[in-house]
Amino acid sequence: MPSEAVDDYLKAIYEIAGDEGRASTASLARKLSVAPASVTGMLQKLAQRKPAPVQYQKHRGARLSEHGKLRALEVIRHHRLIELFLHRVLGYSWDEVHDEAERLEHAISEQLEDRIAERLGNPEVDPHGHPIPRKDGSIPTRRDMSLLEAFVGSETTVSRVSDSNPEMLRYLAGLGISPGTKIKLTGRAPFDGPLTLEIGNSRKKQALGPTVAGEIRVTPPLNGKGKG
Amino acid sequence: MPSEAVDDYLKAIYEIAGDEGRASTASLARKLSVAPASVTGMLQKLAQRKPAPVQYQKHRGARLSEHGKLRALEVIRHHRLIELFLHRVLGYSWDEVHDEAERLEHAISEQLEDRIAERLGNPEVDPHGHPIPRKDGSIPTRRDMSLLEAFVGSETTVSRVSDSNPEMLRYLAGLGISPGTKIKLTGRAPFDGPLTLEIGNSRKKQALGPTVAGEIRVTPPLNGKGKG
DNA sequence: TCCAAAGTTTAGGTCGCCCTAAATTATGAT
DNA sequence: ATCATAATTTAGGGCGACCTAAACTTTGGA
Ligand SMILES: [Mn+2]
Ligand SMILES: [Mn+2]
Ligand SMILES: [Mn+2]
Ligand SMILES: [Mn+2]
Repeated sequence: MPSEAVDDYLKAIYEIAGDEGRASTASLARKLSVAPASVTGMLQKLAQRKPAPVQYQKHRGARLSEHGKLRALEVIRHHRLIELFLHRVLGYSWDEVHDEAERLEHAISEQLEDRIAERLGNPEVDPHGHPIPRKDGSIPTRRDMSLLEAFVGSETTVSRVSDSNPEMLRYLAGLGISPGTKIKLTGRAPFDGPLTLEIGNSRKKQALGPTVAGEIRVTPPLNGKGKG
Repeated sequence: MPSEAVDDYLKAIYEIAGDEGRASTASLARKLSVAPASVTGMLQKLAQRKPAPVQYQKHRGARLSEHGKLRALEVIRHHRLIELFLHRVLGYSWDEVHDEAERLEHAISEQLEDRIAERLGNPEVDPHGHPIPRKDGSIPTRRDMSLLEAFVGSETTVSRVSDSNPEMLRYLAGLGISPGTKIKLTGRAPFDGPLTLEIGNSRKKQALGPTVAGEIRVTPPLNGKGKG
């Protein structure tokens, strides 16, 4: 079984590059708060394991092998199940779940993973709307787009938000924005200006900066269906 | 914050010697599956920390300091809360909870500890009847005795059972014995022979070997109160 | 084509936690 | 008082995961 450090490397590669792309040494060093030389060393070691979780080419970064990809998804599944469990069962707010899950993801057994999933009804998304990988490594997909790219006038539903910044999560919670919330995009100022929104059933206009809007993903209403 | 290894040493000392006695090098080596020389080395290092969690004297083993005692109790509190949580909320059987708790006890935050305790209604005992230390380090006490020492003819209630052997736990579960179960001791064969019991409301006699009986603790009926 | 930036290599080191083997010393029960 | 046992010391080592500094190589864009 991979160590916590190895799991963190695999997860980082997945988060940076997905299951196809390559993660550069520098990007991994940044994400893991580790020196570049340490990353090079670790990637070389991992690439020589049998089975190797990563493919590594000098100066070209690392790519997950099938093995590595499955392991990364396993850890991410743990993480997101735990986040949802903390939220639903233990009353954690969505800005508190990440740090706790970051440690627990390495400590739970397959059995506990299964019981948590069962207890939650085999959920497909975590509290931030991120998809929870299935046991077989497949991922529930949702076609969505950045709120930044939505058409002015469209009525959308929030599908997910970035969970990397607790402060932003609290801000969004304050605005009443979370997965499932309806948002009508009523205006967009030029030159990367703020968006104007109607949130939920409220008619009140709310301005939202582009930095925040870029971290919100939404699904448009069903194909061509008008309001009624 | 102490490492997992240090916490395991403190817990082991507590389990061997309580908060007063000393744990010998050999006993720690056995319990932790580690070489005696490693134990000596670790105890010396711990005794020099500030604040030192253990007092150490050559050839005389280790004793927990106040600091060390509180830390040991903290970890044990985690362990037992987690055991009960797994049992009550996630449907673990009582022979499955220990191994899972053994890892998780090191990974949960104070916040999670609190939420678990809250969710369980601030319980005083774990699934095996072991007392759960309180946050301040005090321990719910229950006057109980080994089933081996109970009087023949007395009607007792199981207060706790040893949780160190999953197979024994499954055996006891099969007999219908768990904390809270009523047991009437109807006979005791000489020369460390088996006890004869009536378990719960059943009138059926059940023989129980002394090894198992020694791992069961019971509370006698309330002072002098007869059956009715 | 050239060069800065990114990445790598090497050499050396740290820290925590563990190991062995062999020599030595202290303890406590007889 | 003796002596087996328990404990300690010393010297050496290993592993995983990190670090720095400095030299080097590769890459890719201007
Ligand atoms: Mn992690
Ligand atoms: Mn999340
Ligand atoms: Mn442990
Ligand atoms: Mn227990």
